Amino acid sequence: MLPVGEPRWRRRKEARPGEIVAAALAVFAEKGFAAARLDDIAARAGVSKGALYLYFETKQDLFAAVVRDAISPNLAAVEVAAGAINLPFAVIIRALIEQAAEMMTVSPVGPVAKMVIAESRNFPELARVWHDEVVARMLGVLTGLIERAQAKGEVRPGDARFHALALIGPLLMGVLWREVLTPVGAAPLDLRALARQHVDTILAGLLAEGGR
Amino acid sequence: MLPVGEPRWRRRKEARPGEIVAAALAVFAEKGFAAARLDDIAARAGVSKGALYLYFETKQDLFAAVVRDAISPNLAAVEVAAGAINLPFAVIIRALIEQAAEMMTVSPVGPVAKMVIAESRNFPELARVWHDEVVARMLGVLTGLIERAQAKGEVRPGDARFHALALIGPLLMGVLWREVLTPVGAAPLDLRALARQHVDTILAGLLAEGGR
Amino acid sequence: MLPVGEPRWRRRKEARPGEIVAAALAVFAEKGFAAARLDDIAARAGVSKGALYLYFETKQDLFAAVVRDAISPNLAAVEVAAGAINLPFAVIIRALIEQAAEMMTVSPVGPVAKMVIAESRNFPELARVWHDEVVARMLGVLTGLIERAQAKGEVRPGDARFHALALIGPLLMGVLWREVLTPVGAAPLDLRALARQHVDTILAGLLAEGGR
Amino acid sequence: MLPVGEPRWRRRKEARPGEIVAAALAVFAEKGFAAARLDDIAARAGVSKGALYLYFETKQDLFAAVVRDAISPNLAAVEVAAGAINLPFAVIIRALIEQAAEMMTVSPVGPVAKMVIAESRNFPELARVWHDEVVARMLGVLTGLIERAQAKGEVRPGDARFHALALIGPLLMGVLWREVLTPVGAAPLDLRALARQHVDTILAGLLAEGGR
DNA sequence: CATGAATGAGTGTTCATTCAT
DNA sequence: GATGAATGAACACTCATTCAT
Repeated sequence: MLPVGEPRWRRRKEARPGEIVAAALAVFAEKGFAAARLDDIAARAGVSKGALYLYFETKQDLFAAVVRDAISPNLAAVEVAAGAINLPFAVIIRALIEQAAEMMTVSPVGPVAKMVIAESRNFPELARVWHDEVVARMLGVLTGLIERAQAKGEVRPGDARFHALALIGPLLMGVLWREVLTPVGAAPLDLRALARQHVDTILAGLLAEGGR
Repeated sequence: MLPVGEPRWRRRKEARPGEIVAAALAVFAEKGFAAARLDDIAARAGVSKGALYLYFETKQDLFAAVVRDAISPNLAAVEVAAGAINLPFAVIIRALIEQAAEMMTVSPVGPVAKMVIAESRNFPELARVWHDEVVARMLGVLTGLIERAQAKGEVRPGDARFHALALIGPLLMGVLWREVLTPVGAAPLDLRALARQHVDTILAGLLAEGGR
Repeated sequence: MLPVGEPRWRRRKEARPGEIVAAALAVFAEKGFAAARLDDIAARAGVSKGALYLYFETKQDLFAAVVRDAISPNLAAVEVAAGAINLPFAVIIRALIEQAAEMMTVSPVGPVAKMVIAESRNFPELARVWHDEVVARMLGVLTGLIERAQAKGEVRPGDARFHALALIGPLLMGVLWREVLTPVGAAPLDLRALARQHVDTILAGLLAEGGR
Repeated sequence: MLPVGEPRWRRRKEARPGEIVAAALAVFAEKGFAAARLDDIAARAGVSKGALYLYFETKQDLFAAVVRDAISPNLAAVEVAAGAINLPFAVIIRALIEQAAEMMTVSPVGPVAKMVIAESRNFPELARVWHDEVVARMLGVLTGLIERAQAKGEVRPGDARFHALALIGPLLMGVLWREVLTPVGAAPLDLRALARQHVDTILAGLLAEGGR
């Protein structure tokens, strides 16, 4: 069955977890948690089913690892933007939203978000992680910026959290559009273009008279 | 079993499918499709497991019925708004968004949306139904209004679909917030207040100079 | 595959648990707990594997039911003997030991004892049940008889519990001999004859000079 | 790793099998054969799982080695007693029984017996070994002594094997009591005291009138 | 119509055994 | 010799679906 001389398996302790998580991301994203079969994940990762259990205790643990791995690399971008305090509000926001659109385009944030949404009731812990480590942080940065800008009279008054959701919401909608609707025939969506246009509009609305 | 004097017609028989769908909605919404057990749905509907098969061929059929039932009553509201062509753009939009917020608050749109998102890969048919009967129609109405307003110079130029997504996105985000994050400890969200503030802001941004 | 006209299964809610427990006893006795396969038990009971779970939550529960079922019918015999207080000690003991030998010959006490011994560490609860409901009761009856006889000067002094174990021990040994050694070629053992000879000898030793 | 000045010869190499068998005894005794995990045995022996296979072909082989190792050291004691032919029967028996009680207290006969009982059906070979090398020999010695004593009129007539089982049975019962019942809360048992009292009683019963 | 006992294919998890290093 | 990563067959348990009653 195997090519002659090919080892039945390679000893790759360091690389394995990453490969498995990548395979799991693909299968979970496609099937959802419950419908994903460990057989499929193992096959896609090129290992036996038993090998999964060398690195992850249960299917849930593997799922959690997938979510965590998709989260962490994306935190930096958000945090960085928080530092640039002395730039004008509009400049920071524009950079941040476009960066977010970029990230949502190139990283598997969409599939993971879909999974978190889908499994939030069955695995509240995941939703909690997602909230604490992604949503709350991102929203914290945004509301901080907005409140500071409001204090300076740059931004119209109003609940800062609502403003933040108004900034982000269309991006989320775009991501879900791509995940859910495009595969069933809906027109594709240029997330970056959506972000650019949205930020123009919303800034036009947000910026107080004096802020323009 | 029924109290004497009960209406002659068998209320139960006609009501059964509706009761089952309602029970199924509750269980699907809570567990997701795969993790929902027909035992639980039957128990919640107060019927035997076998009875489910008198009305629905498979679990998927039942799921489809749930989605359809949750969709149809909400279509009217959208259609109505489409007719009011001669009112100013801002007035129509304000009414439409607030109506949508209301609907999202009182009807199970949230749970159903969550399910559609979750199962879109496994049951593309559902996503298609959702797209064709909900999203496309709603978006069609909105883009129509926007394009007409752009033609009149009321609304700033730009891709009408993007504008529509910018209008709706924050509402979707609010709904998902309530479905996913509030249950795990995130601050609750007043969807109507979010809608009101968002519509103010976005209209301020959308309306062209001359349109104000 | 099935004979024409034969129903695929019969509805036998009342009979099933007993049939399953009987099948389980046979398989557990033969293989031990861990090596027993539910497939085999189901096949022997003439039901599907799934049907087992209609009556027993887990393999352990089924095992516990087997032990309990083997225990309860045997309690009566012990209790009865306790009542015959006014007969001479030797008469009671003779009757009791021979009765015990009879019971050990015709009921599955041997296999069950073997199982309890084997699985005592993994399922202490079973050993506890066995102790409380079988051993302690039996020993309580015996020590009570012995102590009363000692008080009357019928039986030589000494720890009553040790005397009781000396009475029972050879029977247990005989049972285990039949379970463990006879199947691998050891000479078969007439448990009743062993009991008769043992009770003669031990009574000769136990009875005090005045008691003979 | 080893302290300087350690003997030149590799102590480990020769000791390994013994260490593994000792670890295996502990784990098998605690869990039973099927539930014992080679991982645990390896860990307890301080070697890798793979190393087990350098010394034993299969789990069964290891199990057999455990049984054999527990058996052999105990054979001597029995054989010795067989030689002391010219002492009175009572003296020999008293010594032999008390020696057996001692052995059962300090050596792992109890756990091993439990295992043999438990696995006799699945590994008849073990039961055979146990029978041939332990039970048959011990019983042979005892029945020889008894028959000789009967011939001399020292011991009452009757099946010598039954007499032997009556001598040993209570000790076996004591051992199993300690293995099975004491761990689940039954009163502890002084095996030596049980042996002393039992031998007094049974000898009183066994010894013919003239033998006293 | 309605029931619920019964089915059996499907899947997560375990663990004795192997073998490249 | 020794390691421990990897395997894969085996098994307990689940649950959508069926059908005699």
